Amino acid sequence: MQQDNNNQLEVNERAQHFLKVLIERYIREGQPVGSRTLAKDAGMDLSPATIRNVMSDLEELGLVNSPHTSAGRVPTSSGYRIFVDSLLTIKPLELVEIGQLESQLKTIADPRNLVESASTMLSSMTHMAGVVLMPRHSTIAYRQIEFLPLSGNRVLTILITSEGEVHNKIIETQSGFSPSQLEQAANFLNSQYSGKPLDSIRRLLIGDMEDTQKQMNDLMADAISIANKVFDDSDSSHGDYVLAGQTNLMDFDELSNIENLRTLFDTFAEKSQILHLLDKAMNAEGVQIFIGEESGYDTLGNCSVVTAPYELDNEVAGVLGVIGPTRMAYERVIPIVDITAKLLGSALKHQ
Amino acid sequence: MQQDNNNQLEVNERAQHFLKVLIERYIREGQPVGSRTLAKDAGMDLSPATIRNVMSDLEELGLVNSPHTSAGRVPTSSGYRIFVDSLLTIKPLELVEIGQLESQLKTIADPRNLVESASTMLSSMTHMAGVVLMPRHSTIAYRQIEFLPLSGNRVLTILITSEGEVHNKIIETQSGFSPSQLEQAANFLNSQYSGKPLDSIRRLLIGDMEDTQKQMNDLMADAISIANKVFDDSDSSHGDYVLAGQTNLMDFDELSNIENLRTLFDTFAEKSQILHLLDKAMNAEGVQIFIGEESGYDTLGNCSVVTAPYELDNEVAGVLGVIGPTRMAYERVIPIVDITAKLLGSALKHQ
DNA sequence: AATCAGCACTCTGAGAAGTAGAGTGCCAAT
DNA sequence: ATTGGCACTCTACTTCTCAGAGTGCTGATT
Repeated sequence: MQQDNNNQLEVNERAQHFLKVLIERYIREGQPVGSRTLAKDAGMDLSPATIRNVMSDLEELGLVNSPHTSAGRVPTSSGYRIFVDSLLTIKPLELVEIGQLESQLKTIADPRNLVESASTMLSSMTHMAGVVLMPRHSTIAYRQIEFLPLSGNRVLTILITSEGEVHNKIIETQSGFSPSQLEQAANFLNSQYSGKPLDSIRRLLIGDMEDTQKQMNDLMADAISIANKVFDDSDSSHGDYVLAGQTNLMDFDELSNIENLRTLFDTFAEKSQILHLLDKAMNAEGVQIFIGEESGYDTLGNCSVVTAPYELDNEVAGVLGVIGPTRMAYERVIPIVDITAKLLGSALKHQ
Repeated sequence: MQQDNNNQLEVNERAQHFLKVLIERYIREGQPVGSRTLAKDAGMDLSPATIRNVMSDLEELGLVNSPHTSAGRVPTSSGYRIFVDSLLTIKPLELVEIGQLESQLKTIADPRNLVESASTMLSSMTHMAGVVLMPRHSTIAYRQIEFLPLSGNRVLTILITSEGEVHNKIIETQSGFSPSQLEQAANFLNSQYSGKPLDSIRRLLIGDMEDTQKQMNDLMADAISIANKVFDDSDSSHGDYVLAGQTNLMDFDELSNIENLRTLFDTFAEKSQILHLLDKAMNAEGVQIFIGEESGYDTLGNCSVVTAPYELDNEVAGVLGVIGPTRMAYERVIPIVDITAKLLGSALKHQ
């Protein structure tokens, strides 16, 4: 009845159990698992021959794979998928451990440092690479701007957000401004926009630009034109992430051929792809797992990425996770990522 | 007469010539150089047997080395040393190339971006890793400080230097301050210290602390105690560097065993050792070359580091360089490092 | 005294061949 | 449905051989 059913879900319970045991074993040992071994591990008192039949079925379903005729079986991406989705037994972290992590983060005031610590924590606990997207949430607001004249027509602009983040940028203005002009412009902008959500500023500026043109107030026009430059891509600082422990990845045999490694590290340095991936993960609820090519980036060939969004004021502010070989101890990594996300969220909050 | 002279300098001219040709060949091909090959390359119409005698001498002096009995010779660190010190013929860069580089840097206003571009330039031109120490010079002065209250007793401090660099830091004060108190404190500090060299501020603060204690002015005392926290290790932002193209190093066979690579990359991530090395290089005049273990860090095992300090207002502001395998094309790398240092200096200046 | 041809010697690296071990797939028996 | 048995396959390791490259030394030549 089930023998030539295409539906992937048609994996009977016993086969699932074998798949589970096989993957657990493979994750532990890193070697293809043969029928004899599996027969013992599964603890169901079946002969290797029987196991072989089941394995054959699993292979047909694309859940396991044989590197060559006379090797054991190795899970495929789909196999891992089913494993993490429905077979995995997660073992929660010890309370003591959580306490330790929490107290580590508690002492840190600066958001940047917090993020870096979280990343390091992830990498050192999992022995893989940790990654944390810089926090950003929609309640973030414009607080204050400062202009300082530099030589020529260059102006140093400093933008401070309601969260106490500081962004600075040097812009080139069309004409020179005196210090007092700049101060007035800043005052105008501060009175006008302070408290407004940051992501709406650009829109407001464009609207106000038209209005002021009618009123022909030079000062305001200048102020807005400068502000425009500031907000031009001031968001570029958002969308950054902190990576830690990438060298840990060199220790895994399955990644440790130079070519793989090079493209992998280049991907990290490039940032855009990782950012994209993290962005996807940000909108998901809770822990998410990308296995191998599932991520959509072949440079992450035999890597998995385990992520979890972290919240701040009951709103998703960012996402963090670890990157490691597909063959990782998910049952341990998942709770680590999960708890770190929660701890980072609350550590960021209590400021 | 010269046969058992211990003095390393006692390498006769012909032997030096052979050493030069050997190293040039080895740098090009990456293979141990044998006597036959060298006989042809040297262009002196000598038989391999003669060459062998000379090689034997060079080996005794520790300038070349044989991987095994029947391989050719390979230069040692000392060999490279002599090579770069006195045998190297540097070929200057094309004027066109320099122009291109210059125009690339000219367009960039922000010092941080400039440094990053310089680093990328170095790495992409040499196909090795580029590194640039963030600029800092003694003429840098305190310009302005701002305090912004955050929740609790936490205060966001923003320090602006005369060069338009912005440093921000969150500090925790002993007691809460009102915004107006903070503003007054900032005003006091700005009136007091603006224009003073940054590296003298700490000393001034300590001196003033005693004075104010006598006068018992609360405001000033508060201001100074806050400022003390700001300057506590605000310098930590100094002493950072920007690294680019580290993955380039994966392409060199001589480095491409995973273990080497891992320790090397860890060294980069650690930063302290590289900083130390760059610090040494900063005080040197012009291009400096560290070959292999000479650097004093065995993690840089078979790497060389070529550095040059760059100036700003006729004063050394930082140092930049490239890191690559000992077997690198020095005659090309040296002028690249040299010219990049000069270009970066002038690009930083005209702000 | 410097140079060189000749020769014996050494070491590497690549290929060939053989072998033990692990594991499979299939078939016939239970 | 499960299983023991068996032929078959593939890998990984070892051993062996051999050509090639290069050296060091010696004794002859200039």
